[in-house]
Amino acid sequence: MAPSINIALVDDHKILMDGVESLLSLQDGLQVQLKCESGEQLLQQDLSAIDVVVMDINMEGRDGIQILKELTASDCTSKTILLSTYDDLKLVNEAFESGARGYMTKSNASNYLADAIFSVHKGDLYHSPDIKEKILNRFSGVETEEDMDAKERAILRQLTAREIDVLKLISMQYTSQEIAEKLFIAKSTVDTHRKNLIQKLKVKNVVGLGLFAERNELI
Amino acid sequence: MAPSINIALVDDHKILMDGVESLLSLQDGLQVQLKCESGEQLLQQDLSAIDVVVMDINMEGRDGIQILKELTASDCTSKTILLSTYDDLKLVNEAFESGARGYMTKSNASNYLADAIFSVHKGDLYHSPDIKEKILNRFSGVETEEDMDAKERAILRQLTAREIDVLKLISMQYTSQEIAEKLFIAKSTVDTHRKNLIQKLKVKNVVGLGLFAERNELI
DNA sequence: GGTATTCTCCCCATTTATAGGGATATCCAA
DNA sequence: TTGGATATCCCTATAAATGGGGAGAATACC
Repeated sequence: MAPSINIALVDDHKILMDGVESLLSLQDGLQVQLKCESGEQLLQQDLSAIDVVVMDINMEGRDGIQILKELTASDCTSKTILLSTYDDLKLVNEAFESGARGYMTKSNASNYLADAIFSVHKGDLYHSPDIKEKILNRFSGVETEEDMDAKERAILRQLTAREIDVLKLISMQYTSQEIAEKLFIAKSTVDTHRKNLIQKLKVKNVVGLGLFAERNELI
Repeated sequence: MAPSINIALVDDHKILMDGVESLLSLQDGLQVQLKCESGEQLLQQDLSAIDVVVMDINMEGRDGIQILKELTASDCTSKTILLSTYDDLKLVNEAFESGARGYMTKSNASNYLADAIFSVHKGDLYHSPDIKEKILNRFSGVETEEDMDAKERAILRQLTAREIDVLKLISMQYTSQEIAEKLFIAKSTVDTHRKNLIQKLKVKNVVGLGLFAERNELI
């Protein structure tokens, strides 16, 4: 009989960690050896006997990805599966670039975590089913949110300093007249900037300008 | 020997629900009778045999507080404990006003959920330890960002369904005329809703409405 | 039955925003 | 020095939004 796979769990929500432990205990060949309520705690442990680390991404303090990077930088040989609430491909990408061997959404974890652990222990990379589906869909012509963000950042760089001034103030819910007074220019100038902004950012109206500013952290 | 306390679990993250079930099964006198992956599902069930409902607040679709309100409005006699990631006192307050008998943070749930269930079943109100501590410290702090967000969420719940419809469409950069056509109502009605939204959300104009919708993930 | 809420629609008046067009001055780089 | 980009300002005209007010119908609650 093959020896058990030794597992470490890392999550700042103890309830979830205990739940995962209960689930894994039902599975032959899996053995939870270590539970940590923070990434810092994990880094202080001797992981030489740990085969697979299952870690939540979203944690207080340093998050799972930061911890994983440090783990990867060290000589640790454990394989890491990251758990996340989000099926965000950008996050998935970042996870694997940071050295993850598996990425699992919480909504899939209950049914597939054991599979994932066996997979990464064999040396495979593992994506949970909903992530796999999302990756497949990305090539079916639908523009994803992440691409949008990149596009938005590109457009943002094309704006002039003055346009960004006006954009910020519009997004702070000021009228053209008020913005004119704040910037010591004519209302007509503000109108022109707004007009050009709407064109450049390909939005329909000031609401779109506000959303753009919010998403790009201008306000 | 006293009969078991019958429990219903409600959470859209199955993994967490399974974890809670595993934990509770270790405890004598507790019996998980029902598991629902949404509040809507819970409302469709016959709860006459259920003593205690343990429900996550943060769920897709209608959240735990909305569901609880409907439950309270019905003739259901089950006691409800709300589970939340946040130790937000405003949220706690809202939970109890909505008819909750217990409020439990996820970070405390692992150690105290069974206690909480026994407490509320006896007829007591239950606050998890970290909440109790925060209530004691409530006079020592400034307003945090989380409180702000909670404020917005509270306002959001005060909006009517129709107002949210209009808010979404405004935030998607449609004009009143376009919204009227989409909703098969008069432009003047849309104007009225917009007017009320600006007042309720305490913003200056449509830009503010868009920002609110974006921050609260309505779009 | 009375009260309150919500949704619906309308009136009015005023302010703002949108969408074209064009114009001038500056500054920088090809 | 010529052209391009930027910032400034103006004109006309229409569409949309804002801020008051009121009011009827349906619904639910007490």
